[in-house]
Amino acid sequence: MIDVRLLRQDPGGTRAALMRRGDAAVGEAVDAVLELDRRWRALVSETEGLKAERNAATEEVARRKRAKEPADELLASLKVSADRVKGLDTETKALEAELHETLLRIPNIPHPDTPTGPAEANRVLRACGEVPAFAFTPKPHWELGQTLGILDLQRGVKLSGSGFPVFTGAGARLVRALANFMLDLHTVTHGYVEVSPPYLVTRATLTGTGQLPKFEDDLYGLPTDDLFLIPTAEVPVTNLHRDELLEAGVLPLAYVAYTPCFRREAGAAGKDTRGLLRVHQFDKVEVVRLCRPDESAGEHELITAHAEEVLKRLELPYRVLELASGDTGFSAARTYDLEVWSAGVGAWLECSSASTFTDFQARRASLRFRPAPGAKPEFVHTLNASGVALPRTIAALLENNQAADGSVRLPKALVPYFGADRLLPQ
RNA sequence: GGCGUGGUGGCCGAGUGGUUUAAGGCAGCGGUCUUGAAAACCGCCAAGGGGGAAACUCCUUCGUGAGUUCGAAUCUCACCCACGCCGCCA
Repeated sequence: MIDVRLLRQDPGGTRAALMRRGDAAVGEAVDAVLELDRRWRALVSETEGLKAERNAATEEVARRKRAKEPADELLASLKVSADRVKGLDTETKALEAELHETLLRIPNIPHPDTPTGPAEANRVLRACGEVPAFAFTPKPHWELGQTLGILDLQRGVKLSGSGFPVFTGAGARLVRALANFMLDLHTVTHGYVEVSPPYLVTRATLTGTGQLPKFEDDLYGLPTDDLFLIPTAEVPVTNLHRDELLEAGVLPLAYVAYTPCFRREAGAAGKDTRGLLRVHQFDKVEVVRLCRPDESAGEHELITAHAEEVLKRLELPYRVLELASGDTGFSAARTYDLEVWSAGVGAWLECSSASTFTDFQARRASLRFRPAPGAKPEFVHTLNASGVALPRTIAALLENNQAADGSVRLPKALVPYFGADRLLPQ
């Protein structure tokens, strides 16, 4: 949630910054907020003046009662003003609710350094690793997965529909090996605290990180209990300290969680969704950091480096993109995407997104800290990065490391976790 | 699912209609004392919001929402959550 006061102080500049996202509806929402805020403040002033009068008169009644003096004529006039206060209060609350609801649908302000424009304006910051060359035509992972006997897409369809892959045998073991490898890297080497959170969360939790109220259609929901399956561990983990006031000394907080993620991904199937490219359920290791506002720029580089380290150790060629204003997610101010090269599909696949949310999520979730003993509480800054998502990483591992005989070499870092250095056709 | 108990500031905890402008304690901050520290003692110390250049001032908040009342932490109703016991269960 953006700060209403910022909108008040600099409506033109804030509006212009938000318009860089290229969404005309945002401008309308901003205008609506400005108008609602103006009306709300006028109403609050009026109501509060009346309340101050009422409270003073109420105190006078109490004084007279104690002194056993008559207060009947005062009580009669109070009855009238009490009704007016009640009416104004109802009006104020309705306006406040509308203002809040509108504000919740306004995205974060893009960082000034993000390129302006749609996804085409994304900027490649750097590339790392060698794109492999093949003496034969490399196969896509859905073919390799089948010949290796580790990926069963058809039976997944039988169980749950398309987009629910089944990993079997060495495939299931590979999933487990990758998860353990990443968790060990982030906990032991990078110093994150491991969290195993709930996979079902409330509306309040999803509102805290920004998925609700605007993106309910992207989520799997359980209407009976009004709970939702998490689309990412970011949601439960960022909300761990919701409605808390943290001591400055505990920051930065660093958490890592391995969870399944559930996304409806409404839209037609096609070549972008084949195999493991876009699925409704997938596993992901996620790193989350909460820090002081003055640390967040450095923390963003750090969390990105932590995600990159996973790909380096897996010996996967990747590149880092800075997302343009129009491609940056609703809650994020600035995002770096990590894209891994996948030789079989011949494309860069997004396998991590490292974002800083400034105080946008902290404001929604009331994540605060006290900068110094006795000082006013401030909002923390939140950040997260996938470290990393499994399916596309598996696709890249299979496709980049395939041999002509259909076998697949595994990177050294994974061998102790997997227990072998090759996957062999069945 | 049934019955019961409870939800109060950063934390603990008192408080059954009007000096509660929420007692007291812990933590924190400042001071006295001390070579320094500790202890002891004294003082300060909730959050959110409106108005104001500022000093300041006003409003709201005791799980959430509605109600009774001139006035609600306190009374009424609904809901949520936690804990305990019973039932069911990996």
